[in-house]
Formats: sequence, structure tokens, C-alpha cells
Amino acid sequence: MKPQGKKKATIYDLSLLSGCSASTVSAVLNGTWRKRRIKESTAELIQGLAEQHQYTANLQARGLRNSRSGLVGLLLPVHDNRYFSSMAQTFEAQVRSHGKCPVVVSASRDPQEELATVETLISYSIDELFIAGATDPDSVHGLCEAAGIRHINIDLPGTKAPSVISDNYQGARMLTQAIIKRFDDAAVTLKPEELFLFGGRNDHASRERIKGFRDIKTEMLGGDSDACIQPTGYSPDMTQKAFEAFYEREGKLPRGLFINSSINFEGLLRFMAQHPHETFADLVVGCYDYDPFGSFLPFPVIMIRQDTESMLAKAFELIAEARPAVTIHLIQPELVHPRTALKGPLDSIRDIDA
Amino acid sequence: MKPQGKKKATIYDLSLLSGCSASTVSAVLNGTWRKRRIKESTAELIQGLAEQHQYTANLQARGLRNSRSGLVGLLLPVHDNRYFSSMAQTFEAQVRSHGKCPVVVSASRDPQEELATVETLISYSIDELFIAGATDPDSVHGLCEAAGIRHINIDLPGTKAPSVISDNYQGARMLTQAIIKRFDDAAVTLKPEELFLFGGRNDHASRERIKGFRDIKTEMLGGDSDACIQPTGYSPDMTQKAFEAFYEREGKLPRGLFINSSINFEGLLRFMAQHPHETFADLVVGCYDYDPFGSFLPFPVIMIRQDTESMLAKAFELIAEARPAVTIHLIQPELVHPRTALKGPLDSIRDIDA
DNA sequence: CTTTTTTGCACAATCGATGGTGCAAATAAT
DNA sequence: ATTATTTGCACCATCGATTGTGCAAAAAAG
Repeated sequence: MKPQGKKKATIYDLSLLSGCSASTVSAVLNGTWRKRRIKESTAELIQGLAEQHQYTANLQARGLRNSRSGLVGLLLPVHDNRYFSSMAQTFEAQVRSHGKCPVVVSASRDPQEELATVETLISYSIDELFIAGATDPDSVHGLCEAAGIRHINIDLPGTKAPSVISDNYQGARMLTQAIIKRFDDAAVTLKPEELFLFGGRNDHASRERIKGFRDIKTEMLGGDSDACIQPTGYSPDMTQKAFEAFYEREGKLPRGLFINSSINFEGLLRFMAQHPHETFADLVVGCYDYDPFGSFLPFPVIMIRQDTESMLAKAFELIAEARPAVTIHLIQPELVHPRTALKGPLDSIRDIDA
Repeated sequence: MKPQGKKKATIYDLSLLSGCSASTVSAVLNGTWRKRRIKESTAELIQGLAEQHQYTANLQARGLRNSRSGLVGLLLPVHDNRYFSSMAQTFEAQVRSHGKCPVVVSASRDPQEELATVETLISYSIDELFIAGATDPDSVHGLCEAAGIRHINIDLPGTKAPSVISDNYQGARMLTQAIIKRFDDAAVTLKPEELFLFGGRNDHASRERIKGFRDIKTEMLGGDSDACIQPTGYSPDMTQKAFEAFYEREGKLPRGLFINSSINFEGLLRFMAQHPHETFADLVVGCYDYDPFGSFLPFPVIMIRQDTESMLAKAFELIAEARPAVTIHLIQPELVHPRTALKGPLDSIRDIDA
């Protein structure tokens, strides 16, 4: 029953065992046997043998033959971050429900690595590719195009393939507004030079967020200056350094902080670890990303939760279209008030044996 | 130069172009050409053509021929959690540095899904499999064994393959000790029935942690009762419900909380969202997992950081051995005091264009 | 100028699954 | 009983890369 330690059974093994030809075995096992007018009894015989010998198809062979693999790829900048990891989680569920096999890989926000990784995926004949947060989506597009692979951008848009991204401008407006309102409600007048943005770099998302931030500042506070924008890249360390520098210079933090992403927020944490509680007494933080733990920090943290479910749903919809238009689809993010614990993709996992 | 939209070049195409045989082309492009005594000029000719035509090997074909794929798999319970996502991050870096292609998939802590996923991976002839936090590592072992695939357990041990896991017992002792010491330092006497453990289920990690927790309680507080152990499974929702039930019954939370994992901690967050600040005024929490944001909550949170780098390093070491002994390797975790922002795998990523 | 050795490469089988084509045997139609 | 259909399946080429084997031509040895 259990062919211990031996190599896997192939259709040829079953062919010998059953006395049928390999092509018949193949047809039976991949479900096309009715189309090929195989007798039902033959099919049953072969299915029985397959089960006995624990046959499973060699997917590389199948993939070679059909030049499709059943794999669907998700290219991520990094894993270690709630935004992307929850994206990975929803992605897997979606792909599985389509009967395919999800493959998630990260490329460290490195254009070279992105291209190399995608080349590898293409060499495995992945069927579709979801490109999330790529630094250079259009080059990736080039590779996919040449290989005839359906693909779509998520999170950061490209100009050559359809993209599904957060409405970063609106989100930033909402977030900035919420920060300011927080001060208003406490009857505190916030001066324009007391509200800063930290983090992000020169990518589409950051630019949009900065624009939204500045627009609202101008509208509500009547002013805004370049000095209030501190792009630090997506690195906790650089962000920490930026906070330290500011603190060194000014003797305190700005009272209002717009932080471009949870990764940058980690930079603030590092800064916090170096300074006493009081430093953050009247701080109000807005973070463009949602992290459940971040929402419960000792000062008010307003967050933006990007709707990865809707983004992926839309992306799956678009990628299924024959010839999807190269447009950018905006998905509305959600404002999350302080001390909020939202449900996430993990909640749809049933926990056995609790 | 750019074969637009057409199909990918194969060794046969290059064979025609170069006038050499396909086998020569193959040898040149996979680096074995010196062994095959191919003239250097021939090699250069072919390499040039390959570059011109953007040749990349069809890895399914190669994999079929060698019955190896160059893929190395990591099976995870879930993505959306800092412990596992940081594991994925280090895993990818390690695999890449070995010149292979990392593939990360999750199986939702569902034994069925675990087996199905691993079968699929095996069908793609993955070379090695790292099995992290599997509910049923030994069944997974069965599949790998039958397919002759090197594999190793991480996080949760099996009995049939070597395992690398955290020293959960010691970690739990450290954590429990630190919680109690926190009260001691504040000159508060903690009664045994004021220190509870929430979360976890009937798996090896939870059992060890519970044992460590109880041992220290008995040693330091002189007592411990079954009632203080509240396993809730790995579900935020169930954990929240457990807290609500407790609160309903007792009118307050225990002053000392040992929380079995960050996922369970999210259950506490959900509880927190429903109750005012004061409910948590004199709370001390220990969490068996590290999350940077969790470390800065308004009450003291002591955390355990499991050393995923060392675990993976050890795992890679073991999996490289010819016939690794079926033993369990314990990796010491680290106690993390409140308000600590540790560096993580993301820090080793260079951020361009900051 | 032979004989031996080395160099440089082509041939062909193989990995496992797929699907078009063809052909006997069984059944139906006349 | 003869021809026309239908049923049930086997054959074989194919996907792209790898590798053991063999054999000419070139170089070295005698």
C-alpha cells in the first residue's frame, strides 16, 4: 500500500499495472477521459490503482507540456510588515479558491532583485503575476509581456499594465484632517509648522500622500512649508535618525505627526525607546497603514487601513478580463480611530481544536 | 533585439542560430561546457546569442529532467503575523544566498490543507522543505519521506524529522519570572490567582510554555491552579471572548497576564477596544512573541522574541547534513523589556533612493 | 608519414504528461 | 449478411533541457 521511500508512481507505472496505455491513464487522471470516450469501468480501474499507489501528477511535466504551471505569483517588497503580510494572506485564500497554487516572494524593494525574481517565476511558467509595491513595475511588465503572462500592479501603479492601488490622496486627506480635528476637539490651536510628515520616498504613493497632506494643511491650517516634509525612505533606521535630528534641533517633536507607513512608524518606536514617556505626552500621530498594536499606543494614533481585500478582489477581476484597459483603479482606504482592533484575514481561518 | 510578444527562445532556437547542436548550447548555458570540452569561442558565440535573444532556461523542463527544481519551500501556518512574516523574510534571504528560489506558502493551521499544500509542492519537485508550525509534522514527514525530499521542522517539533524550535519552557520561565518581578519591584504582592495564562492550544509549544509558567508560579508565588490556564486556540476572536467572559465573571482582568502568542494578544486588543483605559491601569502583560508596536502599549508589556535567525540558521545547517539525526534542537529566545524596538530582518535590506 | 592521443562536438535517449490521429472491434442500420 | 457508425483505446510526437556515448578532425608522438 505504501511504496516506502521509493520514487513516485508515474502514468507509465499505472499503465503497466492496468494494462492500458499511458495516454489512457493520463486522460483518466486529469479528468478528460469522458471526452476521450474511455469506458467507465476502465476509468474506475485506473483511479483505484492511482489511489493505491498514491499517484500524484508530476506538475513540472504537466507544466512543460501545457506551458502553464497552475502557479500564481505575488511579488512583494517585504514580508515582515502587516500591510504586506495581510495582503499575502488574502492573496493565498483567493488563489486557492480558484484551484491554483499561490506563490509569494519578496524582492526587497530592489529593482534588480525584482526583475531577477520575476524572471525566475516566468521560467517556472507561472500563469499570472500580481506585482505589489514594485519599485519599477514597468520593467516587470516588460518581462511579463514578452513571456505572455497576465499581470497586474497593486499598491504602486505602473503605466503599462492595469493597476489597483489605494486612493492615497484621499486617504492622506482623511488622515491629516483627523489629526487636525483631534487638536481642534481639544481646543488646541495647531500651527502649520507643528504638523510634520515623516517617511516615504519618491514613489507614487508617497507623492500622493504628501499632496493630500499639504492640501489639507493649507485648507485647514492656512499654511504649509516644505520643511514639514521629511522623506526618509522605507527604513526604520533612517526614520529614527530623522526624528533624532529633529529632536536635537528643536528640543521636542512636532505635536502632530503624519507617518508615511508602518515601517516608518517603527522608526518612531526606536526613537521612543530612547526617550522618556513625557516626550510624547501631547503627541498625535497619524500613520498611513494599520497595525492593530500600533492603534493602542499611549498617545492617540489614527491609522489608515488600506483595503487589501478589495484591492485583491478588483485585481483578480481585472486579471481575468481578456484585454483589461491600462488604467489605475483607486480603492478607498478606511480611517481607523485610536484604540481600534479590526478583524483581518486571519479571522476567516477556522481554528480547529481550540 | 527585443522579440516582442513572441514566445521565449529555447536552446533549439539558439542551436539553429549558432549552428551548434542543442546539447552544446545546453552545456554552454548551464556552465558545464568546460567539462564537455567545448571551445571557448563557441561558448562565447552562444552566450552572445543567448543574451541577444534574452534566453532564459525553462526551469520546468530542467526540473523535469533533473527531478530537482531549485525551489525551496517554507510552509507556514499564516502570513499575517510578525513572528511568521519575519521568519519568511529571513528564510528568503537565506535561500537566495544559496542560489535557490524561495517559495513561501501558508496552510492555515489546517492539517488537511498542510498535506495538500505539501503534495503540491512535492509535485513541483521542490528540493527542500521547511515545515514551520505545522499541526501535524509527522504526516508531512510521511509525504516528504516517500518523495525523498529533505525536510525539517521548525517552531513545532515532529518525531520523525529533525526539529529546530524555541526553548519554550525556558522562555516561559523567563517571561513569567519577569512578570512577577515587575510586581515585586513595585512592592506589590501578587497572589497566584492573579496571574493567568491566556491562549495557545494543545500543541507542543503551548504545553511547554504552560509548564514553564506553572513551574515558576509555584516556585515564586507558592501556588498555581488549573483555573489560571485559559487555552483559547490561536484565534483573536476566541481569546477576546475568553477575556470578556473572565471580565464578566470577575469584574476585572487578572493583574498579571501571560499571553501565549501575538495572535492571542490581538484578542486582548479587541477586548481593550471595548473597555476604558482604567481597566488596564495596573496590568502587566507578558507576551510569548515579539511585536515592536506591542512593546509600547500603555501598560508594561514584556515580550519574548523567538530567535528566528538562529532557528533558520540551525535548520539550514541540519538540512545540509547527509543524514541528520532526528532530534530536537532548542534555540534560546530572548526576553524583551517594555518599550523596546528591536532590529529585524528588514534592517538588512538596503534602502535605495531614500 | 603512420599511430596515438586529444579536442570538439553531434546524436539520441530521457524526464512525465498531453492530445491529435488512426484503427480495430463492437454495435447499428439496411 | 453487408455496410455504416460508434465505441474504446493505443500510438506517437511534443514540451525544453540534460547527459552518456561515440566519432571525426586536429594535434602530438613515434
